[in-house]
Amino acid sequence: MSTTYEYPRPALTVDCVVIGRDESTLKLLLIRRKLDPFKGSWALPGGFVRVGESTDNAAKRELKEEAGLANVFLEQLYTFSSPDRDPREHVVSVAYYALVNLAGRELHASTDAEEAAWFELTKLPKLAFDHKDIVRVARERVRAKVRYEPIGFELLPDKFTLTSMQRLYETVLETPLDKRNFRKKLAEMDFVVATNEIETGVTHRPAQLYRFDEKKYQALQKRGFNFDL
Amino acid sequence: MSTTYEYPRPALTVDCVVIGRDESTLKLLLIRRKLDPFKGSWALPGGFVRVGESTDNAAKRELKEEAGLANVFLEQLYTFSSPDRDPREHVVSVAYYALVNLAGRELHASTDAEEAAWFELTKLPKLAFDHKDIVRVARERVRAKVRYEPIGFELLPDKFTLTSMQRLYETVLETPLDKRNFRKKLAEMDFVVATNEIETGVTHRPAQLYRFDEKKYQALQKRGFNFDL
DNA sequence: ACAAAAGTGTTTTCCATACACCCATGC
DNA sequence: GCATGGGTGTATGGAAAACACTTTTGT
Repeated sequence: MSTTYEYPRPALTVDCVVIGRDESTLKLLLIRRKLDPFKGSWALPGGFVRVGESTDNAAKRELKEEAGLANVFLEQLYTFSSPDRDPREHVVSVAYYALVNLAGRELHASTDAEEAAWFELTKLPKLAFDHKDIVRVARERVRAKVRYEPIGFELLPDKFTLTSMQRLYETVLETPLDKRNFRKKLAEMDFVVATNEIETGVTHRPAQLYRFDEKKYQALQKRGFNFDL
Repeated sequence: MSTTYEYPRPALTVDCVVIGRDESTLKLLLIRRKLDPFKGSWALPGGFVRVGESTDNAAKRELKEEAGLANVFLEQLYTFSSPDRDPREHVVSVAYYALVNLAGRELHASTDAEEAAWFELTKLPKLAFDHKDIVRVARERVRAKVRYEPIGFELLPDKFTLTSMQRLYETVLETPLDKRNFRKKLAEMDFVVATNEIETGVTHRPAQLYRFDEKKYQALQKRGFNFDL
């Protein structure tokens, strides 16, 4: 099987920057390459875009195939197109970033038995291709976006304590936040609602658990409300 | 001449949303298509990405070829990849947006003699492909970005009056602004500097001309300053 | 009783907003 | 002298920031 075109075309791939939160550290999902180029190196999950498939769907498919991940927050990041980013030939890659809550989530065995692992975002190994650049852009994007869109909740479990949320924001923004001011702002956001449950398994006073009410948020959103933290 | 690949590939194009300012209206550069599909329709300037060429360079090349534009602000917008966005086959397009100051700039004849014209952004004709969507995304991007990055200056001449700048912001943001507050903020921005020239050819008191000092801006930028209007 | 984190209000500072009149120029 | 836009300052309100102690629970 092969296909012929009148003019040569760059190859088209997707690459996914999958960011997970575990306790108060952020992690990145990497796949060890089993083929050249960069055989044995760690790389972002991704692969070729098929004809007839949107890049969004290609990214979803690759996440499912390579990491067993589905139904995660996934958004287009940027398209990387330098002709020498792949030593074989000109490969244009549409990069995506995904946010997942790691707590309690097992890293599924990849269907094609590739080796996958989570690395601390601050301690990454050398990466294949220009994946280091892609990760940098993703981190910048998340850092900027977490302040004006409620994407932080994607990294938290359904029910979370306000302190864990604060830790997350401190990690992403790389700055300490004031507890009372942080909670004051959240208290004004009617879509962050207290459940009637409390934290368990801690050796001190257990905290109230909260959840993000997506529907209430959407409703406010339509009335012109803007998330801001 | 033709090229054969083991697997089929989507075609890859770039499309450019070129926004220009003329007086206090925003305009969009469109090209009339002389080939099917959508022969005779208005469409964004753009074309196929060549192997060995980054999409940035492809966008620059198309702007030069189709509209005689060079050295304009150009930034990647988003990648559109729906398999049915082009009726012929699966064509993935990396969209860019450009900002240009129209005053005094002649629309150069396109090298391949295509028909090009500027349309008011608020009165666009029917567009080919999904170009209407691309334009919408570009407008949203510009509207958001103009507030926290100094891209507004790209639409202004080198020397401009504060009133013309205010009109521009009012047009982009689609909201009236207070003259004194607007000027107060600009006065605090040391990179917006008064020249020793004044407006000419007006029938009333001529306004002071200002310019954007890119170098001063870059310097402040590095010291953690953030543009905000 | 003590260790550990949860939870809670007030004061101060600063920035955003609202607002109206005199000035310089061309005709 | 009049029409036209150019240019200027102050007062108010509200949000952001700074800040420390009491409460609850487990051991």
